[in-house]
Amino acid sequence: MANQNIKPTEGEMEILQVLWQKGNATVREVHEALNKKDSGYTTTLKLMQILHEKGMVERDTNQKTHIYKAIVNQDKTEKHLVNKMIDSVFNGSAARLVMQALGNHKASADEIDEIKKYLDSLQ
Amino acid sequence: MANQNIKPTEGEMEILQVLWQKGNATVREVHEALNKKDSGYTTTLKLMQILHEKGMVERDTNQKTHIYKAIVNQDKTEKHLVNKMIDSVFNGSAARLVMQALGNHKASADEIDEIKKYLDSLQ
DNA sequence: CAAATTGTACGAATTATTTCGTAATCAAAT
DNA sequence: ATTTGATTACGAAATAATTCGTACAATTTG
Repeated sequence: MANQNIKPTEGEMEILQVLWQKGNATVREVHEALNKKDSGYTTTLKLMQILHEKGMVERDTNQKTHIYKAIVNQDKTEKHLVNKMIDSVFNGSAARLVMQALGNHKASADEIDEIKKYLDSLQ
Repeated sequence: MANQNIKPTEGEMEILQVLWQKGNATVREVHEALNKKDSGYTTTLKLMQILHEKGMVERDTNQKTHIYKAIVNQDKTEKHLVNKMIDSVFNGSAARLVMQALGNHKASADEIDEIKKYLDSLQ
């Protein structure tokens, strides 16, 4: 199994995001999905090439236009980043993060119900 | 009001963390609280000086040993970082972040109760 | 086929971040 | 008062991350 480097930078993360959502994508598709006004096509390309170097994405180079695909696991990557934040920002308290996230982004009633159900399932 | 720069780096965040917890602290106190094996005292010092330059901490230089204190708001800073993560990692869904955080760090039963209470108070 | 368009490769410049060496300063101890 | 130890200041090196210019290759269009 490839070297599952699990430390994407913020820019890399945005790209992975798109790839996870789309499954497969060309550089142009990703670039347009990101809709970055402040950086050009080659910047996106370079980042995707770096992701490839780091073994976080694979690509099909059979055609001229390469098709990229994430190979790092979305769940693992998310867990890793969340853990890092819990440690470095919330002193190890998942609960603090959760409350900050909720007080914050004003989750909808539906979302809140969903979370409650989830909490019940944990106990 | 000072220029509330609200974009601490990861290293800066660790220091703010300690300052928020302690209220006031010297460089040495912070450095020891962090217990970094891989970087020296002057690195911590430098980061704290940068935090000062950026207007995120203030310091009392009356004594030889300076006393530092965070002046950025903990809640605001946390909210900012959480928001960033919700956007860049969870596609705008606070609920996804919450579940990832809980499935993850195995919050204690007490923590879960606390979160439930909090959720009730939101509705 | 020639020109225009679209894509990737590559290297380099830029910027941000982290780290540390060293000098200067101050305080305490002898 | 001299030495010793601890501290801050400063600058520079090392590393990481982002951005882009330009060259080259392939494809499409006229």
